[in-house]
Amino acid sequence: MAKDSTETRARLIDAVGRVLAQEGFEKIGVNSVAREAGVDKVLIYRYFDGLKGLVAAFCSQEGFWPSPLELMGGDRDAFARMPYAQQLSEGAINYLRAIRARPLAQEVLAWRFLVQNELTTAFDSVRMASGAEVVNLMNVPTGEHAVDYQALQAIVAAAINHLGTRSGKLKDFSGIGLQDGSGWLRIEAMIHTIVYAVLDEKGPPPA
Amino acid sequence: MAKDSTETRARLIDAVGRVLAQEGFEKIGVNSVAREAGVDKVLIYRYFDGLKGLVAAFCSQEGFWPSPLELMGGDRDAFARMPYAQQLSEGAINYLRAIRARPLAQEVLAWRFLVQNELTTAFDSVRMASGAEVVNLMNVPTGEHAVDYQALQAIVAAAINHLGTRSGKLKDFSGIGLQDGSGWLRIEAMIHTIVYAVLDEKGPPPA
DNA sequence: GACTCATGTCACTCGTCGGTGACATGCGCA
DNA sequence: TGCGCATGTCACCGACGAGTGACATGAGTC
Repeated sequence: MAKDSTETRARLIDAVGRVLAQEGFEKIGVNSVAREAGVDKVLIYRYFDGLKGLVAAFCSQEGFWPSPLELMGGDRDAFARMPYAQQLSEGAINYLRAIRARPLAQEVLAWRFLVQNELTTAFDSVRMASGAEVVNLMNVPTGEHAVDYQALQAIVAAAINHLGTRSGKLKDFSGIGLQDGSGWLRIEAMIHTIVYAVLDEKGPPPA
Repeated sequence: MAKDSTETRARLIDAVGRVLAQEGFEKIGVNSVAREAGVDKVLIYRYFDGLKGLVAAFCSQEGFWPSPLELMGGDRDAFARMPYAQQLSEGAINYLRAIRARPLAQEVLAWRFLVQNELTTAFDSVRMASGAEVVNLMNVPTGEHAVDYQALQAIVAAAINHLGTRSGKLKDFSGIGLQDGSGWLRIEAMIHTIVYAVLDEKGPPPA
């Protein structure tokens, strides 16, 4: 035999994605993944030093998480020049769209929010770094203001985390249908409305 | 023996709460609960028709979920007379406080958001009914308005769900410390700000 | 006393889990 | 040709999960 081991590694990584999509995060284990990959489970230990390493490799795949550039809308310089309200509104909406477009990342993220174990901690660093890079480019107004920017960001981010991570399973939330795009457009419009209303600025019309 | 079976039932229900508090929702099983209760697991099947029934009984305990009255702030008539902005703002804040005050309900709710299985569906009806009762009393403005009330409610509720269900484990969110009360006050104030800013009304000063 | 029945204990099956050691195979190299 | 090593297969272990059937005990009833 002695095939190419890189193919076996790829088969295992792909199998993680299939188990994640079909069975969910909680069903991920050395037995189920190896079975799905058609490969002996001992190779998970040999090539990835256990399930933790395999999941980390899976989540490190190109494009698995939204890139900072994607959250900025594709143009880093343009984002850096935006006023704060526009940065927050568009960044939040881009974040929501990015999560909605990634069902597997939704699943992982949802579990990361709920439990913190050796599996979920494997990819925290990647996620954190990505978010921090965007936040660091935000032109948060300085000086004394009446607006609690951190609190505003926290609420917007929390709402998106909840809606985004559940978007794959959620048909309806608070009377808004989320199966087609129209419901999500209403959510996005309201994010825009909230940000500009709280910051008391006249913004560009919603995209 | 032939003791009183109601005591055994109570021991089992209490054991669910202890396992939930100490080990988390995922560790709840017939073996762990029976061991914690100091009782044979076969009694779970005999008295509650399985784990599902036991968990349903646990979640049906008085005060486990916030009551509609609690979400309304304790005075149903006063709530019914409030303008919509005040209803939404105060109702949302009451909801957040109610969840924060119930670590076990947080745990159950968080799992209900993530997975939908025979365990979590057991108590959906109770939860749904409670929320609907409050929503039905809301004086949503009629006629044509520019404000998408459903979307506003959805975002506020989503943010509270995310922050509330994680409040027990979360030390910090978006730079806001959530261990003492001051961070939560900022969150509550921002909920108030958002609601009144979007609805473009002058509200009472934040409590 | 004899019977019924609820209560509770015990032992067991069967499946899955994470993890490990032994072994077969085949490639590259001396 | 023979050696080392990476690759891959197989069988097994102990632990724990849900669920079930058999049996002991004791209280109330006729």
